[in-house]
Amino acid sequence: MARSDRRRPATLRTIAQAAGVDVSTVSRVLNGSAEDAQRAASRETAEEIRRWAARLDYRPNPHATSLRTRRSNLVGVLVPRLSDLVLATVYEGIEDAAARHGLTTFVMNSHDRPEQQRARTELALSRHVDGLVFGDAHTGAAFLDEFAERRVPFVLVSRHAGRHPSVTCDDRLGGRLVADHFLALGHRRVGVIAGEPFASTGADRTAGFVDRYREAGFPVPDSHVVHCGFDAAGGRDAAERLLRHDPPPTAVFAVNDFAAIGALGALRDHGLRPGQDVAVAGYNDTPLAAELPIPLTSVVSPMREMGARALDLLAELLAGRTAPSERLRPRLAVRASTAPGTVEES
Amino acid sequence: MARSDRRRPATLRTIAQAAGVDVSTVSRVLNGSAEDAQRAASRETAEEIRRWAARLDYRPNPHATSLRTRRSNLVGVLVPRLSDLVLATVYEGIEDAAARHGLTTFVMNSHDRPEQQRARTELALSRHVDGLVFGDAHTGAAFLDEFAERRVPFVLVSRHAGRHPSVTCDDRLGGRLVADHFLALGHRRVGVIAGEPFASTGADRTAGFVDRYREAGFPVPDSHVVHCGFDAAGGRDAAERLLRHDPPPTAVFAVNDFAAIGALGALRDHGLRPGQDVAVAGYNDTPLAAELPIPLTSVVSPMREMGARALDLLAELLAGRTAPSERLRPRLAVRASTAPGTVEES
DNA sequence: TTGTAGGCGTTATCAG
DNA sequence: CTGATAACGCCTACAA
Repeated sequence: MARSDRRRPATLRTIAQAAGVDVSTVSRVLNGSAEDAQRAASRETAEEIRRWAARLDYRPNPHATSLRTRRSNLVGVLVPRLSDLVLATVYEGIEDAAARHGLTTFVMNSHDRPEQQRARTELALSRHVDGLVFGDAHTGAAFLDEFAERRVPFVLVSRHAGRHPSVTCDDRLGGRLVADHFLALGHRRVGVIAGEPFASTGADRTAGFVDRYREAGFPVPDSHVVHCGFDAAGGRDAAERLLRHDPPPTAVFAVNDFAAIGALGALRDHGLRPGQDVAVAGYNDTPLAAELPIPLTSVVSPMREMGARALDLLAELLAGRTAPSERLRPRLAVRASTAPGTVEES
Repeated sequence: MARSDRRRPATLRTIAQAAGVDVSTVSRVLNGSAEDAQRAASRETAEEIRRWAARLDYRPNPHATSLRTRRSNLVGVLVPRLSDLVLATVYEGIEDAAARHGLTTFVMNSHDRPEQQRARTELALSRHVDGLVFGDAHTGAAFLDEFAERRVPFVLVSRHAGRHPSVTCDDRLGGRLVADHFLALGHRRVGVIAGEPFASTGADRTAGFVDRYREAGFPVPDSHVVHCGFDAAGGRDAAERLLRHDPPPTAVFAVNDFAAIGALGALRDHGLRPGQDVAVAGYNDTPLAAELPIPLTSVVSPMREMGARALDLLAELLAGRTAPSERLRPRLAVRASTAPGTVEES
């Protein structure tokens, strides 16, 4: 209570006065990029200044710095929706890495809608971000190509598009891993719950899976590849459609764990036992997957790492350097939903 | 390609020169708080200025504005972890509302760890935020009380603590709703998967449930209230512990949908059929709940709205006004996990 | 209705 | 090694 009411924060000037030196000296000491610190001021004045800074709880005013240096250290991040666990996890990685680079990030949801992508990007630009991370790239859309012309550094994460720099999971490989597994189990009639057609994630996972089956001599008919939203409701609908086929598939690959969970529900409604009657595999190995009543076989993708690497990549671009796109390696976690009796893992 | 390379953004001065007027005139027109716009400049000059602003793609430099006005329009948001769907959804609400208020928000994860709460809060302060939203309040912890002395406006969301302004769900009521439902179904021997003890959400939901059972004449013994993490793994462990009782409970209330899903798994491992042998209810009505193989009865809490209202409340505080805390009303969605054969809803 | 001047806090340049 | 000085872009008395 007695505390003084929210007084003005300390500035360089405050400290300069307190320490009896010039502002620029204080600035040099406090900027202290290690080397400068040495020859910025005499040992003792430097110490004196640092002491005052600490005592006065000095924090450099980032707005002043940004104004002066024309660098905001701000990064805008666009995701379809943060309530999608996958992107939320990716963002955690982004946030971590950003902190390491001294950058601040803010996220926005685009709901995978082009006009919102544009609007949110403009919003970010109006905040004068130094760069952007797009987690919601649509393949074949003009937006990113147009945006690239503005010369604002950006990277894609999770999904790739065109030749824009990106950090993704090797989704084709992920799809192949599932196909290998299904083939080994003897499944010949399979279906794919393929996600949104505009997302490279779903498309690549599907392509990898379908390719492998074609190579094995069991091409997957188009009718057995069903698009849907990346959530449980979408997965349920898609599974319903797959089950209308006669005979129905004996194994289903959902390109997303939540869609897989929806599919599990649909199967059950049809009196089919997942794992026994129909194998089901998902993608991303959500923490939930292993804990489901019937543990879900899923492709493990390094979501956090993907986010972190994406931000590292952006940091390179911001530093004026260049760096190549990355594709991170997935692996398969086998569980009871495809191999009953399995205790875990591969 | 031919495009000019990332040229300097337009400033007030740029526009002033183009339009042949003074900077301050431009400023007045473009600030345009409706009233000012009227008497700021003659109709035509005003139009002329706006045209130039548009043509030059002018965006006010927020750093300059912040520096000048001592207002950053930045809000820091602290959550336990963004990969928790509940908080991610709450944050979506926050973000929406923030955009409406012209505020920018950035989230950070505290992992519910006190030292991280402190560190992240300091980080936010060093960004010179105007205010904060805490989604990770711990009841009984000293941190918030101490922080309040710094006179930086803040609100709590999802969890409450002390008398700090907050927007929460009426979690006691939520717990009661479940108890009412269980009692109506004839359950006398019940268990609670209670979440983390330091979170008011878990504590209140548990308290409401336990109170109602005590009133009904069937007090819930302490041994039947098990604490755990708010996720599937935590729920599974807790359920395992509940099932060691002999006889085991006939109904289990998990204060969180993910914990409930973990419990579902544990039940199944014990050869029990959720919904038939043991009733299970969750909390928050995650989109997943309705789509599970056995649809989950759950308390519907207005997560997005909670976030939005929290930010509205903060905006009031930032404007120097005061406003009361809010408790939003939950309702129960009854599904097959407690009432087999149920098609949906209440 | 329009213009002038000064400063928000920091950094960079130039002299001493 | 240190100090003065200007400028980043915007806002706002105050003056004309």
